[in-house]
Amino acid sequence: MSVRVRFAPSPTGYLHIGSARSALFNYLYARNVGGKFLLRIEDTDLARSTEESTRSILDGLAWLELKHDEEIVFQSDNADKHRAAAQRLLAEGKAYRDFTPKAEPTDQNVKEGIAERARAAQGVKNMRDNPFRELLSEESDRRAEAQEPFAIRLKVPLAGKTSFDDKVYGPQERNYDDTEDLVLLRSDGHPLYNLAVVCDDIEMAITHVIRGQDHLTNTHKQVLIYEALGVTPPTFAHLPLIMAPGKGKLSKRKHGEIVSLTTYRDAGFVPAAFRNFLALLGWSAGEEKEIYSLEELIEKFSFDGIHRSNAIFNFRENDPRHWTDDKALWMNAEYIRTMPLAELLPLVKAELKSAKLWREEYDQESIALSADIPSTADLGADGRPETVALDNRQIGSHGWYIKTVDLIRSRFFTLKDFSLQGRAYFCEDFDFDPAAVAKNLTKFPELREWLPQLADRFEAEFGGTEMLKPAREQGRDSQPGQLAFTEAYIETVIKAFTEEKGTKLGVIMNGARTLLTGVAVGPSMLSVFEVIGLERTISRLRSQLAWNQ
RNA sequence: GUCCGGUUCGUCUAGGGGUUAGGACACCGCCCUUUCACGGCGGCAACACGGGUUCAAAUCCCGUACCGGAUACCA
Repeated sequence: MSVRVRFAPSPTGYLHIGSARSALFNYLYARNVGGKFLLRIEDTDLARSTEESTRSILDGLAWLELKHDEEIVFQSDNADKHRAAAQRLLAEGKAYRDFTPKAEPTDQNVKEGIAERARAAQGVKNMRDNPFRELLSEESDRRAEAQEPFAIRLKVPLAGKTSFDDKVYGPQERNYDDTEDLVLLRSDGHPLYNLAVVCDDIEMAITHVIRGQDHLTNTHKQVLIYEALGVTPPTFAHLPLIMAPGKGKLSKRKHGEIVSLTTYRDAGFVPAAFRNFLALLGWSAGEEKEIYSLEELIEKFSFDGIHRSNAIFNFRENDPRHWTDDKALWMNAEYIRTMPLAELLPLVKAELKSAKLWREEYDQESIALSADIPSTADLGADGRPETVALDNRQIGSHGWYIKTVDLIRSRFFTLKDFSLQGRAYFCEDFDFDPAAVAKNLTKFPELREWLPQLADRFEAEFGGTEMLKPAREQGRDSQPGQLAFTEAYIETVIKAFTEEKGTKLGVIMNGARTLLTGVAVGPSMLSVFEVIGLERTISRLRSQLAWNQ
């Protein structure tokens, strides 16, 4: 029988990163064994389910590139089937009507109420003493006919135990005594979770149920329902939970947006990077390796590699530098600087577009790229690209935009950096970091004279008719008697200039860096000059903006 | 309370009778360097505790502690 797994979220909010990981593991397993990965939206909680939430779940899965097979199943569409199943169990004497009036919900903390009630009931009551359990069927029918409200409960056998062999946690057993006669159908006719799940999993012919460990005890109840229904239960595999620092529950209420998958999309994460990170939270291939492509994850995935202990999603509140798990951040940076340029470019494009920094002409450059620069994608034995950046020779035939992205990506952590830290490369309207101005400019007042002089020098050495053209259209070859604005020549000119002024190279370079890019950090200054281009270099060196702020 | 599960550096983890207990992130130092990263080298840092079994226990067994999950006419 071919494997069929499902991801079954309830649409009551954003997609939690823990759920996203469940989806990922289901997906990896399905692909690993050539099975199907199905999606079911468990929208039976009418009050809490929203369409918006369903949308966000779908968006999240799409972002992680976890494509599901077959049509999405909406659990609410199957309510009639769930009711029929309950009726059938009732007719077969495997369930009974419970006419006990529904308890008024205590509006306080639900969890606490449950624990409290369980504690109180301890010893005074066993799980099987419901007075309606053995009610004569004639009597039961009569009261039902008289419109008396009732819930349908499963009649859990008196002696014995449920057992199943969890693929992660091993053999599991639970005495029937420890399981109450669970409600299948509410008195308003609404089917409850455990019944709905079992019916749908049967209907969808699910072979492997892979879900969070918080369902471990539900599984015993579900096994009971399978048995009552006369269906062999699927294989179960429960996943360790993802906890907050301190081992508390990772919840939106307490931790906010950090638990939502969309946060990572919006914060400039590369989908493949976050997916890679999630895969390694609670699972390991048993080797000393961190970076896995989706294909590798699929190939290496197995239940044996899944941990039994919960994993902490580590982050420090109120610390922008460590706002989310350090390893996720590191991994994202790793992907940004090493992934094939052809795959990075569309992500950068989306970022620049949303920051209104995108120009259509960049597209012209990107089109031919995919076939043209595979060299960065060559993976070494450890799965990392062997060449980190393109060298000048490789990039020479490509245009300004690609060269710039490749140049600046090496020190970025998120895609956002392309429009934030990288803003000065793409437009004239950028800010000056006061700390950078203080460190690199105002500390050396002479620069206020020198940098405009450097601009003059550039103009004299590199200028001429070419000045009228945008820098990025200049050819690399120099006109007769005129130097091209390229690293080697720029270096010569700057070194001579520095010597004349009797100062250190760093003073000029860093001053120019701040004037040209607004910040104190960035790539080699020679390549920055080249990429910014002669025209913009000259005008920015002459600008008094930074000095006057 | 009861049932179930878990416990290796701060975090993610490898290892499952004999290891100087390995790697990654984070942190610190040095090198590289016009800056910041990257990279290279090095450092800090862990088998929850107590018994047992064994020539030998982080590893197997039993307890304890702590943590987590479940215990709904929620999902």
